[in-house]
Amino acid sequence: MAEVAKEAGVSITTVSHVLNGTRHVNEKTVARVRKAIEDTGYQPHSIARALAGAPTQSIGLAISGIANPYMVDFISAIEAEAAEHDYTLLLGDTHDEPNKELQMVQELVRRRVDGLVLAPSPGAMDQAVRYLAEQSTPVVLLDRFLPLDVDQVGTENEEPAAQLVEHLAQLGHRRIGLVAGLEGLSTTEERIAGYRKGLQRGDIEFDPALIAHGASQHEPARAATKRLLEGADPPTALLAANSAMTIGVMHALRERGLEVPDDIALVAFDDFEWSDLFRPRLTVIAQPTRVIGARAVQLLLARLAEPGLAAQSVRLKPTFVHRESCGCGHDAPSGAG
Amino acid sequence: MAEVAKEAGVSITTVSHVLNGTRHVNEKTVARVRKAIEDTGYQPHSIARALAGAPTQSIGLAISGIANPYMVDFISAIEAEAAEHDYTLLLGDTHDEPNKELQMVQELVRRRVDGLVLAPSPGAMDQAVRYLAEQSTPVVLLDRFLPLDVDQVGTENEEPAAQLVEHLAQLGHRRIGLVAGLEGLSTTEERIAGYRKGLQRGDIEFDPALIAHGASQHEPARAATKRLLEGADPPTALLAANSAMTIGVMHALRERGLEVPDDIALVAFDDFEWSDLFRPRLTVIAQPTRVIGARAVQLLLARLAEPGLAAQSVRLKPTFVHRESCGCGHDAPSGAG
DNA sequence: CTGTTAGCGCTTTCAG
DNA sequence: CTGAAAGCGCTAACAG
Repeated sequence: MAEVAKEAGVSITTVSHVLNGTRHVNEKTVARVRKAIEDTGYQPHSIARALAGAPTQSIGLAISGIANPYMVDFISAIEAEAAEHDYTLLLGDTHDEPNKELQMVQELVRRRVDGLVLAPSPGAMDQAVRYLAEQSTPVVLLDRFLPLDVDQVGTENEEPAAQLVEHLAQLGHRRIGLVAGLEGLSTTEERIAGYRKGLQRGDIEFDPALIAHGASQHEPARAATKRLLEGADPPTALLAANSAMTIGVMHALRERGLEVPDDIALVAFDDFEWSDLFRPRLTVIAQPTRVIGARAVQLLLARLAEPGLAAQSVRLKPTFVHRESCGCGHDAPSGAG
Repeated sequence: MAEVAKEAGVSITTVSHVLNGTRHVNEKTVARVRKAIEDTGYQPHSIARALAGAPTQSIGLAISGIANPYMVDFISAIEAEAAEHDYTLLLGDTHDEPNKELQMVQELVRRRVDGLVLAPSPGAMDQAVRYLAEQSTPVVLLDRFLPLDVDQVGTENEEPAAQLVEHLAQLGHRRIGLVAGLEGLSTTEERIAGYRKGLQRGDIEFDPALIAHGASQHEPARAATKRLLEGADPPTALLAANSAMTIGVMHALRERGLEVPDDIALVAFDDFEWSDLFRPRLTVIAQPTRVIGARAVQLLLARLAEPGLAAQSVRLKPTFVHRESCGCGHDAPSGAG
């Protein structure tokens, strides 16, 4: 930068100002400086810039189960939206453990991200989120909601889950099992609530024995499903509460030699790119994941631009994608509700 | 840090040294400093540290198609291995475009990552990789290989692809189509070479009309497959050269009303987590993706620790996973080769 | 074994 | 419209 200044015959102050548009500079001077920047091949030093107090133009993304199919779309959408606005992404996996999450978030804050997008673990409220509040680091919550005055984006859970269950009930199922997610997650609780609501609408009594705890993950869901199937009076239909668990459920079903939908019906939360193509074709609730991800960074950037903004809680509507795993029997048009 | 120094009654130099273990410090002093660090709740300022010349403890990951199922495992494995060694990940999508990639890489270098893992696009050699060489920023290439003296990790492609085709030939297929990846990628070229080798072994003449160009992506693969199927004397068996394209191929097959393996056989490069569970059960070559990702950061860290190391080119062996989409007809044990 | 001090490359008052 | 200079919080000679 000193080099540029010398080359252009100005002070580094002026170079800084033309670089950042921080104050008015004479047109000709600007031109000279720009040329000098070209000629010297100057590259701004983001570290120094950050140390001197400028924003880092980076945002942190702390999320659990990076490899989970249902998180991947978020990451991708968030990266795209961030890149669009010239922000760089720092990525970390929280593994949905409050301590790891806190460490991750602290690390991100130490690295002076301008703000971060967080899929809060159960317990985040007392750890990571509290910490962020203390640091007054802007954050937007992704996927899971917290009863806080903080920006948050996710999907609706209760009513869609209810619809899934209601559909099953209408098909005559009375024993409908739920493979539920990690306890303490708003998504988990809301989907359970939706499950119960759907039961009610179908005039089915709630049986706690029909809820299996799949911890939002593949392997626990497999084990939980097996237990469910081994019970007395096992379910004739299943709702898997997210995509990772759907894989686990299918696994358990296969081990028991059960075919979908002939032997057991299956519906799920979260869609797969390939759901249309492979059998059984899953009837699911599809989240607008890319929109949610994009929206998260938009909220964050809005807050960075104007810190005083009122916190927003955004619920996006998912889509009921009716396919064949519910066992409808009729040729359900794909993509229809 | 000044606060810690005062609290402990030492200079900030000493604080720095106990923090980094950069030189010997009296045991008692160390204890006092540590206590002061506790008491003050001191958090190291990584930006300042970096500006003063210390490494940033961060690595950049520049990769294409973040949402692609076959890249996700890499990201996840790399994040895990990086976190394991207390490195933070900066993530960016190159979209397999040399210019975007160069920009991405420059950005990462400006942010002073200690090194980076790059899945080089076609053209990377003349842009991003050349740039990195000029900056002498350590890099390890992931997935795709380049004829350069640089660390690189990926899988074997030629022989496995040949095996897939050979298997098809043994089943009696004479018209075997290939949905090939993005041109200019080593993986693409090697898999094409393997395809031809497999043809030879099956004593089948190579017909260029049977190669469709799927650009390594879902949608182009779909279109390419459709063209392939519409040709005169269409293929009776298909090899999809990566997982994203497998989805595209399935899509095209579905549009034509073709069932796998009854109407057409299908084998593919890359496995899916759910391949065992959904029909058709895909016969594939499964890469050890997590190992590859972990290995990439290990190579990088080794080089950071000892810059003089000779560059390594590591080829990991994939697994032939024999399932049903090849149309074998016999009950192939899953996971067997 | 410990402290003093000169930067790292930038932003931003303050002064002109 | 422009410049001088004081940091930002740390690391690493250099000096003792």
